[in-house]
Amino acid sequence: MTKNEIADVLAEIGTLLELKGENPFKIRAYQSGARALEAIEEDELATLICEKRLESVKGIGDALAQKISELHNTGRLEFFDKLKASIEPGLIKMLEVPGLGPKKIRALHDKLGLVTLVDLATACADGRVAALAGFGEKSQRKILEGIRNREAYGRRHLWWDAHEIAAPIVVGLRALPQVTRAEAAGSLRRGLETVGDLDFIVGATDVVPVVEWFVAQNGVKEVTARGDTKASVRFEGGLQADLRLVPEDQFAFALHHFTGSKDHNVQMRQRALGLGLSLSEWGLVAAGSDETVKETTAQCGQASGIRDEAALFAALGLAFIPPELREGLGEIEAAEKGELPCLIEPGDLRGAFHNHTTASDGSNTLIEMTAAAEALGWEYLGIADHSRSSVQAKGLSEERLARQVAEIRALNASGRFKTHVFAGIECDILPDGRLDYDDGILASLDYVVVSVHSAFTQSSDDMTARIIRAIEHPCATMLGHVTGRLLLRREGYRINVAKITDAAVAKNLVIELNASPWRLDLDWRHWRKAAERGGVLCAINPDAHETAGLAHVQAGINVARKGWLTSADVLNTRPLNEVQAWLKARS
DNA sequence: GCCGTTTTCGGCCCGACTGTTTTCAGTCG
Repeated sequence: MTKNEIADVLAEIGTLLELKGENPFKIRAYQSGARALEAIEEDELATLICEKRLESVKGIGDALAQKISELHNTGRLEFFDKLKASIEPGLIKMLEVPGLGPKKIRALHDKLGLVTLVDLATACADGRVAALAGFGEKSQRKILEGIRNREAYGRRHLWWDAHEIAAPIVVGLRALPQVTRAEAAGSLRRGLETVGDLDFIVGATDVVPVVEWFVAQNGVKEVTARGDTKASVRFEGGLQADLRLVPEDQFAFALHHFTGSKDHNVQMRQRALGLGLSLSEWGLVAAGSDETVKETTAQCGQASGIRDEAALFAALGLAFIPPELREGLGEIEAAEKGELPCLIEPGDLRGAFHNHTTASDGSNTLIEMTAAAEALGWEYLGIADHSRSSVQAKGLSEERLARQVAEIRALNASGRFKTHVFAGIECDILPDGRLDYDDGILASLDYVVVSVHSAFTQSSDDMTARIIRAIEHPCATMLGHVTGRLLLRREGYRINVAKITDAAVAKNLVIELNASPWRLDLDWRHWRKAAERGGVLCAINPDAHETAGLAHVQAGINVARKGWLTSADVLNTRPLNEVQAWLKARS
């Protein structure tokens, strides 16, 4: 069983134990064990199991190590099978209904004998749920609505889509006269590839006009809560957004708290406790204080002079931790030791390599794409249209490719644009690992991006060998969208990422960070490992199929930052002359 | 079930909100 499959089993065990009413700390142990597993490499897992060192991973103890080993070696776990058999699968689905947690679900099951969502909907319609102790008319109505809207509500959203809704709201909030500060928090601020809902933290002198403005936003379908400190709305498409209004002196604490992640917050609070302090979204107070929390912390916020997150981290003896790193994966330890990386910034990019034009499946011409790159201030733009085997994407024949190369050379010579254009190709890696053109053709290009676009279902060993064969081709310059995943739509093909990155490093080959909002591939969880191995070189490429797509590099920057990458790790932060020299030296 | 500068047991982050209740349990983030 693969690492991610094992992590899924652990997480599911956590859910099942929740429904059983188990000790919440045991449940958390399974959940954090699953996350700890996700953060290690496939190969590393095999080694750890083989050498019986799994327990050295933080969050994995004796019991989890044993279960993980059993799953890894046999693909089965008796404990899990028995647990699963003891719980109606419909009860797990009920957890997706807002307002229903394990306790209420158990009550519904034990007292009304409900086992499926259909049963539950019927019982709501009959009025049986409202008659139950602890439930009422309102709960019943909410449950019924929740079941109906479950699909839209439960869905996550691409970071880019959420960003496009959130960005104008932040701008609008800041423009209100009553607002002193406004930020988007949550997974959006952490730059996570998908976002569950939006959180806006606002410092304001007067809350009513701010709430009024917020609930009147374009696209708001429903106002689900509206109070003095909080308002919630739901947009068309299901995305929920919370507005939280806080006094100015609590802003930093609220922003930090609602930025998360949960794991990061838990660790921060533990750290505070270790220093005799108690941290919450309201402030930082002496631990064990019995006084009214809100008053005390409000005073403390003022007295401590903690006005921003940097001061909050400093109060706990830490360097400022950028939001993207706040995943509870060692950032606090690194901040304590002053070992946080100097992360890449959006302004560091000077161009990108993997973009399409109307020659293959893009919707803008070479001229239009170049003009757009120039408008962004890019020093260079790489064109890498599809190769001949990608028939569905109008892949270029040898003749058409030769014509495009000539066109690009002529454009550069004309001096029409300040932006230099590189002539590349996104060359298919054929099912056996060969490339899609003869060497002579490939050698005539400035660079070659090699990507998999076919035969996705090969075994992990075959796919890994196929990609490594392509990487080792002397003309290959970079590896495109490494796993081929499409977020919320399709899993990536099965590969051994560690083997592939090692092969790339050995060949001085660039690994693409495909910044298309649907891909964000390679995933951030792998980049940190890859960077730690040393020598890996990244290129953040938008894989733009239209001029507007060039802006997607922003999403790629998020992932690079989440992967602890610095600008030195990324080829397209280098100026044109250095990139030209690098490409020349490689050819 | 995990963990350890209170270390092998006894903790484990913390508070708001909602709906149901007359003082609180459950859910959520």
